[in-house]
Amino acid sequence: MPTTIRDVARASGVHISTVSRAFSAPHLVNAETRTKVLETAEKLGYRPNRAARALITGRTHNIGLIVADIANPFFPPLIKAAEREARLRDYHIFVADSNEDVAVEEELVHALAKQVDGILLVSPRLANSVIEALSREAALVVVNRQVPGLPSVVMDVGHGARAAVDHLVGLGHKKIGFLGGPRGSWTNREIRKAVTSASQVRTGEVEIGVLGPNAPTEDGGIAAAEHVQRAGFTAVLAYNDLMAIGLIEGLDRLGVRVPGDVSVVGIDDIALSRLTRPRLTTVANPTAAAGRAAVDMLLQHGDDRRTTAQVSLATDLVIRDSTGPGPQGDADPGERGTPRAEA
Amino acid sequence: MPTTIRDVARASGVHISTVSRAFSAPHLVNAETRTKVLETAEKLGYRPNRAARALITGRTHNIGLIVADIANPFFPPLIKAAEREARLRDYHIFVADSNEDVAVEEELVHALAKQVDGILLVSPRLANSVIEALSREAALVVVNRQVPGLPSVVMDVGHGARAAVDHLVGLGHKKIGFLGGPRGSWTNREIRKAVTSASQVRTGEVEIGVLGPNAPTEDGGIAAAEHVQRAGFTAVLAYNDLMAIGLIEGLDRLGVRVPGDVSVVGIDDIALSRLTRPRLTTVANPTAAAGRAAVDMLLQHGDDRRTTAQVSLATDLVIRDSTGPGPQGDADPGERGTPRAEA
DNA sequence: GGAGCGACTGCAAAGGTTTGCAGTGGAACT
DNA sequence: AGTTCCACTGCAAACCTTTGCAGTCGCTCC
Repeated sequence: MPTTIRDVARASGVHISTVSRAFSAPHLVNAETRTKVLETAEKLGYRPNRAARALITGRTHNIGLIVADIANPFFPPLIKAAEREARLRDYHIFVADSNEDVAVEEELVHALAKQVDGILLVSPRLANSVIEALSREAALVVVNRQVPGLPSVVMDVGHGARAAVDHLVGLGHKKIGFLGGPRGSWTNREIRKAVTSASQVRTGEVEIGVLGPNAPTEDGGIAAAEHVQRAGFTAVLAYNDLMAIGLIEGLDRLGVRVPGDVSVVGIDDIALSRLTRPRLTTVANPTAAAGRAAVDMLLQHGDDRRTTAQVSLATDLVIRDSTGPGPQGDADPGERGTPRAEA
Repeated sequence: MPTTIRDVARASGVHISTVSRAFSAPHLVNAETRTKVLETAEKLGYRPNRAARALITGRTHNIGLIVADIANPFFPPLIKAAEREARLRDYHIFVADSNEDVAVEEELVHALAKQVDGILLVSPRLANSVIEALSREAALVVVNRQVPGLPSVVMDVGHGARAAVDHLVGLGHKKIGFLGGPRGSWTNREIRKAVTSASQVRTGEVEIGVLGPNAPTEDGGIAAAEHVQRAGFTAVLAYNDLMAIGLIEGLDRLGVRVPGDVSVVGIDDIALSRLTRPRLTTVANPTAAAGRAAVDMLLQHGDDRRTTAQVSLATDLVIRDSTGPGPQGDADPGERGTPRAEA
């Protein structure tokens, strides 16, 4: 029923191989013949059958994209950017949701491997060794994590976290908490490393305490409010914006005001963080750029196989209303870091 | 390089057709033979090649899902639910983003048609006639819209909108505005119809004014604040939560307080609406259920072809903090409708 | 004891496309 | 004029599965 290459061939009086070449190897066919073929193809509404093409070429022109939770506001901008970038190159994207489950994550790679040219593993929680093993089954690009020997795209959260600490120290805070994320998160480790090794900490200028692990959700933030209060932090950097927002809510319930009593900084800059009250000071992650970059890497290293480049994208501190002067209340907020201003 | 059915056949000493049947028609092969085949298949890590299977059976076991904007918080829960439902039945989902562009929307259907068993068109903006034409190219299920002759899943926003009006009238509001969404939106028409034909309007008890069309975004809401103020509404129902949140922001900038001066009701109940201040009173749309139902319809009507059922899912008013007493200030908030309470 | 049946398995075609190879015709070169 | 080359096109195999048909074998039934 659907038009095939054969129909086009018959209708334009050439052999099917000529039709095939008119599409996939234009320089091998006479210009005149080619336009005629393309015209009839157009007229008949012919679209090449990708399954057949994949069968013989081994390339599906599909990409798999595996995330832990589509509904987590961190991911959609990344998915959107990746999809767009892929489609510009005539690729389509399978989106799969592991539902935060490591076993599902692994199974998804198996399931997708045969029908894609490569897979984008976003924020995977699997062990390095497992990921490495999986990479023999399908070309992988890891996003938001680094795995030895595999191409990856990460955002330099360490830098952003240090900028956040600079900002807080500049505001006069001396007792800062890091509200940690889930166990096994690469990002979480990076932030913690960056924060606990910040120069101000080493000089004893400020003290940093780590709380966690916590669920990387609003509820996780709410639940942590009590611990934050008890620990006596005057400023907190949260693993992500959702937790930061939850924390603000939780503190509010305890009668602690943000930024009056405690300053809160998030990470990610999800769309939401501009809409809450107070608007959230946060480390902006270039998720869209990461999505594009990941697709780029996957498709280019399809050719020269085994590119293991590790791309790191810059992050940026966005100062809004959830951070304010520390206990002394007289510090100059602009003295450190190179924060981005925002209207 | 990858293991094929042939490798399994050789390794287990049977013909390839037996291996094939061991997977796709178990009752046709001896139980003993079958387990042996499955075992060797497992050992060799064999996964059937979907492209080859699709080529001969004509079924790809893939589904296309086209939305206007993945990053719009309305969609991810729907996508997530659809993906899950699909995978439970061994289907995979192509997600595509039309970027609010009608032409892209149409092109995506063409592009996907050949490599999927059906397409979920979510909130399409295309003309009925075009959609109908497209349905000859691929099995379609329309979500969030009704198209004559096509299966669809909608949420009964009309009911929710009326409940919202009831709620507002119960609070003593007499001059209510509807902040309309984008031109061409089916949902928008439904809400407007429901609202302007509400019984209280017909009896002259309240007056309803329509503003719009507006961009269905936060900015659209912000921009509309001035018009709302000028029109003198004491309560506003917005096309969606994003606009409602924007409107609250815009009103705030004008010194108008919500819910003190003006009450605002959203539609959708996106995750965000629980996190803003004030928390948003809104019509909860069962987007996850809609995603599941749409996949259901698509896959079941794959068999008995041409089911054109139109499913309508119930909506629900969720009362939070963005609505309060009207000008008189003495009305009983609970007197009308059957709103859902929330902690 | 021969026919018939049932359970199982093998054979081979088919599905739409790509691609190495061979063939054609004409132009350029010797 | 004969050779070589080039641009183009046709031929047919191959990719991996599924599936209708036919074959084998051991039973049951009359």
